[in-house]
Amino acid sequence: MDKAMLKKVTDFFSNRSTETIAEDCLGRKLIYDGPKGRVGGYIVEAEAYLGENDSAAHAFQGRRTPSVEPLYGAPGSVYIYSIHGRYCFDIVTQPKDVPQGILIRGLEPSDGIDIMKQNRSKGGVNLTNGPGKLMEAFGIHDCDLNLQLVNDCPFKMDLDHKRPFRKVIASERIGVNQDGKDASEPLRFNVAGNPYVSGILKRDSAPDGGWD
DNA sequence: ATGGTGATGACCT
DNA sequence: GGTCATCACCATA
Repeated sequence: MDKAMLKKVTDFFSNRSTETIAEDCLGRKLIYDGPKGRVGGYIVEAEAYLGENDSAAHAFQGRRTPSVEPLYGAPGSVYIYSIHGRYCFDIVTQPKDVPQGILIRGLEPSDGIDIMKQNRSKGGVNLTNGPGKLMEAFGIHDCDLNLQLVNDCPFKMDLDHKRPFRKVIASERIGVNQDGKDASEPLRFNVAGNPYVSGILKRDSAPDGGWD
């Protein structure tokens, strides 16, 4: 990766709050260049995890085990972890050794839709409307890309363009420990009315997906 | 032992 | 067809 791109990635994933970064990812294209070809889509849902002081974060109270180690890496690093036998995709935010990040939870497919259908043996919104689903659609079943930098590995994110949409909704994060002090913080962001937002009800999704 | 979940089948409209 | 409850998934600790 050339110097200019490294600066662009570093600037995008640090220099501002993780909440702001999570919200700024909405409407941007995320690509994965896998063995079967290029797959990807527009990010419609993302959550912020705020590190040592966030009771819902993997790095809460400075937890630092081998599996969480990628969170302590450079801004823009890939952090893949498994939960309930599924894989989830995070991008590290903030400077090295500040273990914050964002979880990508929903994508509207745009590239390699046939490949994703094949990987998922499903179609429609079920292709990518959840963190584990979108990783399966990408065909990823391991953590091999951990610690690599976005835009310098098979994961690419378009930092120059953003698809315009009408409205952001902020709400509680999904599935986090309800006993924690931060369980109810509004750190989940999604494109209002987009059908690929996880758990959205049909009656709440807009025909145009909430795009302008 | 325990999760930042997903598929399925029952029930409702 | 849509919504909800239930259960199984498997890596990590």
